Amino acid sequence: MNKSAQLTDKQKDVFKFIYKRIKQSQLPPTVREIAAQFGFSSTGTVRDYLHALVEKGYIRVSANKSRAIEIIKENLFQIPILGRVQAGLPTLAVEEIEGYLDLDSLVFSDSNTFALRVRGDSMNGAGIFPDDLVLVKRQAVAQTGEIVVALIRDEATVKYLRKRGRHYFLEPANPQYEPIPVNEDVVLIGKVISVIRKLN
Amino acid sequence: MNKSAQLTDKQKDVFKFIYKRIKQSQLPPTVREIAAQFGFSSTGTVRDYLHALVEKGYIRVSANKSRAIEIIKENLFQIPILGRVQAGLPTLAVEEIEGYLDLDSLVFSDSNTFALRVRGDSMNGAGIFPDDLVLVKRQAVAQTGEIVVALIRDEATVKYLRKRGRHYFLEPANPQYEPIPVNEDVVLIGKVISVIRKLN
DNA sequence: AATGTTACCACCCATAAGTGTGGATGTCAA
DNA sequence: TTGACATCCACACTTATGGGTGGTAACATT
Repeated sequence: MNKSAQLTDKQKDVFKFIYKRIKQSQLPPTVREIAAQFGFSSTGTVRDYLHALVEKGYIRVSANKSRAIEIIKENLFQIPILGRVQAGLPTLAVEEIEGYLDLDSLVFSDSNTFALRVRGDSMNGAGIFPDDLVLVKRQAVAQTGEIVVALIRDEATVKYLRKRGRHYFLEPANPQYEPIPVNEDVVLIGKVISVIRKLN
Repeated sequence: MNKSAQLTDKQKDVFKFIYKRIKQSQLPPTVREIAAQFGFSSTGTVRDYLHALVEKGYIRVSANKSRAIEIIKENLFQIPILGRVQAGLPTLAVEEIEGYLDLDSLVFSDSNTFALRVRGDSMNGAGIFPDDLVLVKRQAVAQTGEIVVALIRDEATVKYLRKRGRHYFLEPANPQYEPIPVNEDVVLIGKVISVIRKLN
């Protein structure tokens, strides 16, 4: 297991294909499917590639099992988070990489997560704008201070959950709107775990 | 495809097993693995189950392909975007699904995309807060009105690119800060294509 | 000059795995 | 009581699939 082993461009292509297949279709490719993808006429070629990927610690394969390819290194397709950007682009200064944006945790979260398109500007103050997407984790309870999604008579709203005295309120982050008391008309759906805005 | 078809208890067990295997190990089981799991001595039994699950719309199988069992309904790479949320949770009303949040382009984006941790509150007005992550597509030119990342003497800032008269400015979205004229000290790095905020 | 790595090939083989045939038994509703 | 359906079986067949052997060629490193 060569730790510092880097992949060649072609090996990276093969790995990318396998990675994508596993993540997207949940069905790892067979050696022949890989061969077809890249135009290899021999399965032996693919075996060589798989062997290289195993050696370099990117995948694991089980002997004599069809499609038994596991991804070991996940980092490759994560997006580096830069804490600071320096001159000397376009190469990233590795030292500046603060971590990796793990989109897997967003994309491959369980089925209790969904995205909701935001309507209205009642949460402007929290940086949640109309047409933003909020990722919602479905749960029946939430803590005060969290941003939650609640149903008010079949209407979904995104608000802060706050407590005043003994009563709970759904509070907007825009002073133009009024807090809404939590009563039997209000059904908590879940809490907002992420905000995503796509521009352009 | 019988839509209202409900699963029997045993069929549910088989489905659960397949579901778990796909979710957990990323490797769908073979018919013989399913047989082994439930103690069936014939692969034909498994075929009957798979057939039932297909008929009832729970899975999809490809002919003559090993392990080619797909779970229907859930696209793991996409998160459903709900335009409206209705009562009757926890099942999602399919009719309300507005589309799918496609993070594929992010996960497999080329190396010219990176994430930048935002510092300071100069873009509060645009819903970009401190500690937010902005996804940046590296490019040397941008259009006015776009949110860009620029280097000002080795310091990275996120600002609007605006034009006033014949001059370009980097404009904050917070009136407490002053616009910065674009001159030779300013290097455009790229434009912001997405804003991501993780809560909790 | 020797060695190692990468990047391919053809060909073959054993077995893993999906599918087909033809049953058997039991349940439940028409 | 007929028929549809669910739940099993044995056994055979076909195809899919991983792996082996033994090459060739280019290229960089030692």
